[in-house]
Amino acid sequence: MTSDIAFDTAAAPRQAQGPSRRKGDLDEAERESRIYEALLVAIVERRLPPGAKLPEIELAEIFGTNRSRIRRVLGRLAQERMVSQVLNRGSFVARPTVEDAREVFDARRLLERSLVRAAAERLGERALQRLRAHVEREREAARRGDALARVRLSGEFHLLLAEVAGNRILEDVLRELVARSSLVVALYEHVASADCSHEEHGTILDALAAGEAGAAADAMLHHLSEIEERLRLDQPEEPKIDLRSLFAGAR
Amino acid sequence: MTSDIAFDTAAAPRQAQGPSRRKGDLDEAERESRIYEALLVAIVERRLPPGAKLPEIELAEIFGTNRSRIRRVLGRLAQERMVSQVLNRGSFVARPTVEDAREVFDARRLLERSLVRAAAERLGERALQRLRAHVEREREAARRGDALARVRLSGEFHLLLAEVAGNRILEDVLRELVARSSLVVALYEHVASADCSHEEHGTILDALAAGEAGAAADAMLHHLSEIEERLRLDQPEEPKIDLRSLFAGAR
DNA sequence: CGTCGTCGGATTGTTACCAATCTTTCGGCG
DNA sequence: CGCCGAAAGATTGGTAACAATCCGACGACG
Repeated sequence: MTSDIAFDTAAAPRQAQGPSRRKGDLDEAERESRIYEALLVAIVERRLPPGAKLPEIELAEIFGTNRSRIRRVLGRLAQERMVSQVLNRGSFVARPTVEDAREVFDARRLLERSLVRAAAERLGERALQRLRAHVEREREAARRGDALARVRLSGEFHLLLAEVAGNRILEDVLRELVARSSLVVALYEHVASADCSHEEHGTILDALAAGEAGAAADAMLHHLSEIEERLRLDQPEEPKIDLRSLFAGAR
Repeated sequence: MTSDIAFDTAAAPRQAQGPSRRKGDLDEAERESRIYEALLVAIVERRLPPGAKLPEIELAEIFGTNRSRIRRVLGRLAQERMVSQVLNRGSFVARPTVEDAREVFDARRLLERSLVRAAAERLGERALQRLRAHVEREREAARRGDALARVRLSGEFHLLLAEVAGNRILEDVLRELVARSSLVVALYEHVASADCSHEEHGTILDALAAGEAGAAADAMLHHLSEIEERLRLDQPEEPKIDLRSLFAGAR
């Protein structure tokens, strides 16, 4: 047996194969993405709260598929830190620690400050209109008290900015961070804070429209810090006595 | 059958279970990580060049395991864009497009500029010494002409800076970007460029040590752009004639 | 009455097998 | 001689059964 791995570079596909699919026959990979998104949306919208168990068989039945596919989807979500997997126990909606929460917001501040500046440079009339329309939809959702839509639109505003910035890699990174933010907010939000700051997006947009990139970046930083400060990240989050290290060397 | 998913939050584990393992019995998850890292290192070090096929059975034999585990590892690498998977054809070491390459470096510039500034704020004596020692090891590798060590150490310098910056999330993001950079360099490097810029890390470090965060950030930007400019990203990369769209409507 | 130990049920993780798809080789034909 | 077509081989993708592990309940004992 040859113990070497094939090096026939020429035989490798140059790129992910093109769209050679017929009209209505959504292929298997597509179906898997649907399941992935359905789960992700359910988590982000808190219909699946942090800590909820995600049994493979039950999910397979719900989505009309088999366990192995569910398993792949859960693995993907686990890699994105949306679910945590425990050996021989299964998958659960993730419960970010306080430290995780801080790092998520730190990361977002660092990332989005620069993304806003990048978006400011590339901002065209088309993009500006999309942003305006989006903020208007946010206002409308707020007016009619649709909390679910507000949360979803609020996240999408940030993603829209990242899209304008024009780097898909960072857009994907931010997508993960926004999703994780939902978990953090779900875990640590003050009950009495549900509806503030719904005009900060408008402030950011105004600064962008005025061509003031620095002001827009500052507004973004302020906005993210506002969200974070509305959380209760100072609680001990559980005594968490480590008996093992406490009795280390005593055996 | 209850179509609802269990909501027993209380039953969920608070965190990934602690290290409750005995001395020498590295568990299954650990073995899987080993395989993952072995593959990743082989790709980064170009022993597995872009486009190389990664047959599941062969890898399973090599690592003394079964196909399903290899399959999981390949899936993880695919999610990180280190390998590309084609339905019914298998997994290949990824071949980033020219556009991918540009976005990788754009993302790194945006990210690392801020990371350097963050590192400057948190820079202690301990971290400074680690950085100095690291750059010294880079110089040594350069002196003895050890190209492999230089490439590895060069990547690790950036990761070390990210570690100093103190955000594990962004550290992980950068780890992926650095790994993808290796693929990009492997694909688009000028043959006659193999050894330049090995003192730019020193420049960055000096600026940091002098407390000049802005200069350090600028040096980082310059450094990354140097690497990118040494690539051939202006080639057509393949005519890529799309016959399908070319003859659309002609059937 | 509380605690520890044991057993049963349920869920996850693994393995082996089969089906589907793609590549390659071989043969025929122009 | 080269090109097209078909069958064989190889590899991947999916399914189902089995093994291992964990949780909860029950009962015994202190």
